[in-house]
Amino acid sequence: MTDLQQLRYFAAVAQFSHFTKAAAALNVAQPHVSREIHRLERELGVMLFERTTRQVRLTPAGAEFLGHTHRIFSQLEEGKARARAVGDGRVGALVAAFPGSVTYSWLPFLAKEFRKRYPEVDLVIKSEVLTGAQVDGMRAGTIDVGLLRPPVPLDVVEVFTLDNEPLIAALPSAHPLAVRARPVEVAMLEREPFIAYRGSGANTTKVVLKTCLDAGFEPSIVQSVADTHSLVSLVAAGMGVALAPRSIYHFTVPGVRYLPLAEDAVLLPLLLAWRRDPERATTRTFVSLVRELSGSCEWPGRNLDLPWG
Amino acid sequence: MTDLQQLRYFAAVAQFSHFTKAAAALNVAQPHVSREIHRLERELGVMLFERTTRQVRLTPAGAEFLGHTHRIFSQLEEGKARARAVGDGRVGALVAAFPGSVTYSWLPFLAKEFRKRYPEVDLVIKSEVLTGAQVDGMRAGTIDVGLLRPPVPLDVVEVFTLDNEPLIAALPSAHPLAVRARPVEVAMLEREPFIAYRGSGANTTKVVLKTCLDAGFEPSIVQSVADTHSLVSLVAAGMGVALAPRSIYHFTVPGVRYLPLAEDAVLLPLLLAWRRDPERATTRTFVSLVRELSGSCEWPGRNLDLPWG
DNA sequence: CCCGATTAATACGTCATGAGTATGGAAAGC
DNA sequence: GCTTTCCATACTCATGACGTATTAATCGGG
Repeated sequence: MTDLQQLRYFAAVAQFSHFTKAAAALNVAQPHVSREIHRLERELGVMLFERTTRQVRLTPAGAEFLGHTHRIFSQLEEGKARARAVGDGRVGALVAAFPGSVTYSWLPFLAKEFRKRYPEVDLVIKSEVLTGAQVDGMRAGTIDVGLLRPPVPLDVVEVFTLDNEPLIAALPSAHPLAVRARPVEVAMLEREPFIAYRGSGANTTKVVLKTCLDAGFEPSIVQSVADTHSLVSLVAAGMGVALAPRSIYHFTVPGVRYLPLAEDAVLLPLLLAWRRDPERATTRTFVSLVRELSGSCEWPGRNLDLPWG
Repeated sequence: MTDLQQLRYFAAVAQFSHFTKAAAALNVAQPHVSREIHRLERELGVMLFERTTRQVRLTPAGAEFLGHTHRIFSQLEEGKARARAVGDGRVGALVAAFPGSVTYSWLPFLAKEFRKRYPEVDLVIKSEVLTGAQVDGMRAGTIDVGLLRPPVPLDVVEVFTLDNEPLIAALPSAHPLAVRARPVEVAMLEREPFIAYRGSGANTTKVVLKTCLDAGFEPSIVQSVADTHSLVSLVAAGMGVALAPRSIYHFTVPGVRYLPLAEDAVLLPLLLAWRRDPERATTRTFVSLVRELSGSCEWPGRNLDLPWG
């Protein structure tokens, strides 16, 4: 059975046209090279070299075979290199999910940085995915990594905290509180109709409810939505008000005004989560890039202060 | 060091997604397969399979590497096949030389038959090559096989007799002997100006001279030529007459008439000759095809009788 | 023309490693 | 909880990869 060693010997003898020199280059004794070349020739049923004691030359069949030999080695080298690259996540595919609230902040920031550093990873972005759908996706293996709001089942995913965001109020521009342009006390929203997220694992809504209850009322939710674009546009349409994480400040839509809350409200964590079990190499790559970037000055968590401070 | 055996094991395990089945298919014990895969993984520094006791699955890195593995094997198989093909002369290159006289008979016949049978051999034809130049070419290695007129040095080439041709006379159409349209007695050409080949190893000319001397005169050669086209066109121009092997009958040129000789003249052998020492595989192919064709009814040596019998 | 130099091939011995058997251990199914 | 399945580990052995010594063949130089 042919093995690569024989091909290495063959390539070396072909290169030097000299058994002794080839043997030296291969760090083996000359007779061994002779024997292996003979073995290869017997296997092929063809002479690969014309040899006299004075000179060695490839036969036409040998020349033909040499080309294939080189291609074999380059395939092997390339295969090793690419397998290693895939193995440590420089090359491959990654499915990342994001909640709607970060569509104009964390999503473009992370996508851009990741692409810059790992251009050979095929990054697939799923946007407007609530925590529940993300956990399901990770369990099913269709999502590798995602940004989401706690709580999450820690047996399925592992997490890293990116930020802790206060809630802000989104009001129709014409609303008296918006015109006032001062921080909003939650209690002032008691009579307002609310727009809120709904869906399995819409964890933001739970925090909104808690905030209102802390302020002494239960909000009346006039409309539920599954994505942030809808939430904001309904507010713009004057249908109601909303409380949402600070990130949505970047949804600049005419007819909507964002205001901070007057009280130190509950902080809503934004987590990076990734699938535990069949952990993809690109996942590790992504996570460690995020860890590294968390020291950067571009980090969205530090640059999202509302303009009035 | 990676060897092909490991890659075979890897491909088999990947194919079956099962170590035990792969081992059975490879006719080796299962633990050996485990060890070799481990060895390969250590060499690459990457896990190739995700394995539990219940299922084995390629990792992304393994999938990447598998593609390269398959390409390696197909390169190897193709290389073996092509080396064998080159080795026994089904594929390759062949330089064949022909004397001018056979340009319209043996040359197209052999070229066509050879191409039909061995389309993958790149046949290079050199035409109008006199014996001397052929022998030089074979000595230098620039010609592999050729048709020529004896004598040849048998230490350099090996030969096979294709045909023994009588000489015929080529006369200007207006010449009295041509008008007569009867076989020509050589002695009748005594006063004629002759056109003849010249050059190292223009062996035909030696036979022409001998024929004339046998008829009792030494021909006066008014013009020497190096190729048959010139010979015939000079005769057509009325510059003289020529004696040449029967094959030239196929040079149909206006103004030239061919006539057989009345006497049983010296027969001029046409030999297939081929280089002895660094014998190319395609040479053997060509020679054995010619040997085989020599039994065929298309064989030019049998179908070149002049029309008057 | 013979001698020494060069280089591939052959003969033979040794040890590393390729491959077998026996066993362990983890996960899944009844 | 027991059995089954299947990959990993431990240990052993024989094959063959490789080394050393030598031969055979060819070429150049005196």
